[in-house]
Amino acid sequence: MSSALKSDDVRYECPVDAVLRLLMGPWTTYILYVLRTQGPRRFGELKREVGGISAKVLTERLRMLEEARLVHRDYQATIPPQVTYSLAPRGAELNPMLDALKDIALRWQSEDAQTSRPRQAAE
Amino acid sequence: MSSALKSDDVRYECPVDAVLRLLMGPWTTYILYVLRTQGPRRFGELKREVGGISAKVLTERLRMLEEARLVHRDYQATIPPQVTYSLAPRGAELNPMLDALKDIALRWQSEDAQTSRPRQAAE
DNA sequence: TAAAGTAGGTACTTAAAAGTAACCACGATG
DNA sequence: CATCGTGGTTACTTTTAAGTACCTACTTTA
Repeated sequence: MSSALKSDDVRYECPVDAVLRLLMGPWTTYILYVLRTQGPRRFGELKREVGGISAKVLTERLRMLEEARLVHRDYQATIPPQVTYSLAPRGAELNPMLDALKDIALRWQSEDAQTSRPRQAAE
Repeated sequence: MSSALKSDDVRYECPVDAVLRLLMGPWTTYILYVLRTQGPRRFGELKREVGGISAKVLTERLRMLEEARLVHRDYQATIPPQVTYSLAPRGAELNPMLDALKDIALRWQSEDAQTSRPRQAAE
């Protein structure tokens, strides 16, 4: 955030902001989307399916989501190691909210396509 | 986002991400919250009630929200000028979603307070 | 006459986030 | 013997966002 943000900053008292902060990053919702729709995935699979994300950022996001208990990390110390990520119960709790958000987003998108882009159909 | 992001980037096809991008910033949800609970507010009032935000960032956020049609800007060219911001219909559409999100956030917060902070009650 | 309030805009600086590239151990494969 | 794939980590660089400070033009107030 900012240098002016202390730990007692008033904004940290807002739990809504705290949850939005988790979903914020460029790739976060895509990771959750893949786990939601494709089921549990290994690190490499996830990286390939999210497409374009670097290992560093994927690791960061997964650690963050794991700490927030939205995803579960299963580490098997085989050789080569096998690490599987899956949606934790808390991650599933977000489903209704994300579905509602998706409905709104789709509706707005189609509304905007009609009003702000008359170049396609007109003429 | 990143230098690798072109205009045809796959992520821009995700409408959920587009909406989350609106709510993301450090202050955005607070601005919407004030407008939601306190009703229409003038620029100066908003700045005072959001507490700590700079005029620059508040302007940025309001322009962004206005462009997304979440808030409505009413400009009266009096002297001094009187600019009033209010929640647009689209802003109100987010209410159920934000309420659901708030429920989840509050629940998680109280759950976390019990498990990860036994220093308060224990001993 | 000088300050304060109105609603911002502009320039500059700083801090955080993201990206890139190289590297690790280990075993199997070619 | 060198490379690939596993699941990352580390160091370095670049980009972006946010913050700070100062400015406008006009009126009212002290």
